[in-house]
Amino acid sequence: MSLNFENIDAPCEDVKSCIAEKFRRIGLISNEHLRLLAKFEDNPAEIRAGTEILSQDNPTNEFFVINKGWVVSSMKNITGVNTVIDIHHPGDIVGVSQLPYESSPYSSVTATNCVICPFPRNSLDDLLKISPRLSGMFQTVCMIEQAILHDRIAMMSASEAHVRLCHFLLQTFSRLKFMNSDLTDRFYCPLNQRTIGEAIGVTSVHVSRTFAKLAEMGLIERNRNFVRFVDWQRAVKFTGFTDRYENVDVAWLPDA
Amino acid sequence: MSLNFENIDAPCEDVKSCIAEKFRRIGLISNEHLRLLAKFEDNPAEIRAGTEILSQDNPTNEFFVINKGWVVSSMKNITGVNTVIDIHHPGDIVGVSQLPYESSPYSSVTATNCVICPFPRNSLDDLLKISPRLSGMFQTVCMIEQAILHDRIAMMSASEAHVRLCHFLLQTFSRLKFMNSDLTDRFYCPLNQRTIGEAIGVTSVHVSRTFAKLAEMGLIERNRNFVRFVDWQRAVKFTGFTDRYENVDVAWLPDA
DNA sequence: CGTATTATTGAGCGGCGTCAAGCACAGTGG
DNA sequence: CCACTGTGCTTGACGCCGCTCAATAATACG
Repeated sequence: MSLNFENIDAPCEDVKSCIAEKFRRIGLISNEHLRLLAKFEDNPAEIRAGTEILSQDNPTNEFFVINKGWVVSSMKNITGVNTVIDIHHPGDIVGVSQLPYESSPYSSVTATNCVICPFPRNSLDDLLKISPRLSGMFQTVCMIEQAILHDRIAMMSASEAHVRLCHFLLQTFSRLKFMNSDLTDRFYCPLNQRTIGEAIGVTSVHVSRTFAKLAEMGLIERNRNFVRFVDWQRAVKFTGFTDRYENVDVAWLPDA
Repeated sequence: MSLNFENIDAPCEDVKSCIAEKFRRIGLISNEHLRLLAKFEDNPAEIRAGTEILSQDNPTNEFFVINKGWVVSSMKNITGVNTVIDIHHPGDIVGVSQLPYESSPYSSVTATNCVICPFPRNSLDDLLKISPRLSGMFQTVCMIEQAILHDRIAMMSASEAHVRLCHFLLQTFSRLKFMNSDLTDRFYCPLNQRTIGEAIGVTSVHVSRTFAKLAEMGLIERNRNFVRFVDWQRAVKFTGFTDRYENVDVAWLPDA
């Protein structure tokens, strides 16, 4: 199989602030607020793939906005099994759900070389103080995240491996596409099959078999770390996927 | 086996507002803010068990504070399988994660006779406008929810049925206990085994076997719908359970 | 080019689903 | 007081999806 994939892992274009860009794509936001959001990315740092930026059960006072690259958050359970909780892309904030806890419930590791922007806990209460609207938008972003978690739970509990994998790929792609409209039907997935397995709840061995099955079924094509959706609509119907970044309603937000 | 269980399904004591009580238990909050929160419960309504108060894929502009009883939220997937997304108790808000969407991603059904207090979407932006601190506390509650979802995903993907069930029981109990300090080691569980199965991702048949196994292992005792933890500490270690309502840190919140 | 990591493929097995029958209990009506 | 009915729980038989163990191939990297 010789597909012609160019590298389309384009990060958030060289805009100054990815988080501002993300908020802008979610709903109406003033230029002033965009400038305030951009401050979260005042201290960019280049980080190697495989670096742990948050450590499970260890205290932190730092959060991170991702500017470039992929970050994987996972929890190790009592039997030593790792589970991927979330995958973060440019514009995402890593560590938000750790906000009410002194120690992080999970670890976050860079899956690729990244540019990340650490900021202190206090900055978040600044955000709350700026305006009710911005505060509500922050809330909205968290609720979108939560809807995605709900979908994942529904998948985990009630589907076979090939449905889960396909859903995971759709999910991942649509998150990338939200920030990068250039994407059409294919993307670069830097995650290895062990990590994908930890995300969908199967072993790496079975991920391999399952990828083969999806290809056989004519839903995807693979080449190295590239994945292409052969028939997006069919895949969506097959898995019951809903894009939680679409049809976001921010009309309820306060005006200022 | 003849255990002597009295009915200890005490709801939020006849305090006017369960949600105010919940926030009070999470962190320092002024009396003025408590009064404002209490307004969410201005319109209590008695509802029969089995009533659908939110319907998947249907638009709503109403949210609900639970004053008494249990509410179960679940999603039906493409193959018709139902999955329990969340279980709500007195003081919880049903529908928060539906906030950014016109149509609800899930259905919510009363599992017992309930007292619930509907309120309109607008009330939530009022909450954001009252004060950054209150807004942050609301955020905190959502993040606790999120941490619990993370735990559930970790359980679903990487544990056998008996570990999942035990974890689910610990989880449920600790949520009840948070609002009802009288609870010691047992609680009334109004959910049938089909619903429990939908929550932990196994069939009702297997829930039955798994309950039997946990009893055999000496971790729990059962009598009708009552569950008693024989050895809480052992159960906690066995499942790696963390109580996300404990050690909540609200020090980062703005002062007002 | 040598070594480490990752992906593929096969064989065997076990946990859990499915199907189905039997039991316990509550509510209803005679 | 007892048949009738419905709902939920229990238990057995059997099969399949996905795990484990293990060997080999492919790829990345120094």
